[in-house]
Amino acid sequence: MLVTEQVPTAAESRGPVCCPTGLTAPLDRETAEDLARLLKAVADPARLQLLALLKASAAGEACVCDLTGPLGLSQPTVSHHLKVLTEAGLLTREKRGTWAWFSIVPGRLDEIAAVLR
Amino acid sequence: MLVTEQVPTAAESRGPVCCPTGLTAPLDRETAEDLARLLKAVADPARLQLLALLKASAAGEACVCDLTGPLGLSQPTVSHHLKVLTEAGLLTREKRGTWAWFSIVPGRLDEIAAVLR
DNA sequence: CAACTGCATCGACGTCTGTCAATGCCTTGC
DNA sequence: GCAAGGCATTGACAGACGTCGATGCAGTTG
Repeated sequence: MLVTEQVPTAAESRGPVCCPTGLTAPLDRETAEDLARLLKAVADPARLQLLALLKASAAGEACVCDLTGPLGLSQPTVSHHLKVLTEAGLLTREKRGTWAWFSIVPGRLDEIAAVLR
Repeated sequence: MLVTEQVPTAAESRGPVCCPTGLTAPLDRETAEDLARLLKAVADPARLQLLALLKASAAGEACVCDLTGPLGLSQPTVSHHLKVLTEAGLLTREKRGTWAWFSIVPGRLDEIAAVLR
């Protein structure tokens, strides 16, 4: 367990002073931004639907033409979301012939979920 | 404007079949938006830092004046982020005298993390 | 009561983001 | 080769978001 500095409550501290402030952020801004970028990739309804569709598909993969319909979004928009998910390491793209097949990277979602612990 | 045009899947369309799957969205748009709203509350560097600070604090709670310093943000901005986290059910606010004390709602983060499974 | 302090709200501003139509690239089939 | 289809990229635009200064409000202190 991580023992940080004792933070005297305002009730304990003398006078009207609230913050004796030895309090230092255990999570620096840069790291926080990296984590936020990762979470932002998932924090979108369309992308959540895409992940659900891929997870529910029999082979664990699907091409763009199968995903535009259920989402009710245009093809460029779906392509955009798939790119975001891929760049976040959540999906892999494999081009077979004319079609681009996307599949979920196993364990990656759990990695992101683990951040929130 | 919402484009509701039906896009025939590769299975239905002419030519070589791409995906025989009768793939239907298991996650409707409305539910997806609810989940996204929840995740968006956490997908921000400042709010992640706030959660980290609160988790690291001895009593598991802190007042606003203890949080503005480490974050390097103005007081109204920190207040705004705390409001977002509170409305997402991640924090509770308790006013004691002049100060507003925020503390983490136990288990709530795990609930959100569980969504990604 | 008056002055002060901690916090929330408001209004404004620049930036990021989701979306679409149009276009271009690449592969397949004739 | 040429036409057609699948997908990515571009450009544009509206809305959402993060941030701050100014202001307002509720307790506390003198």
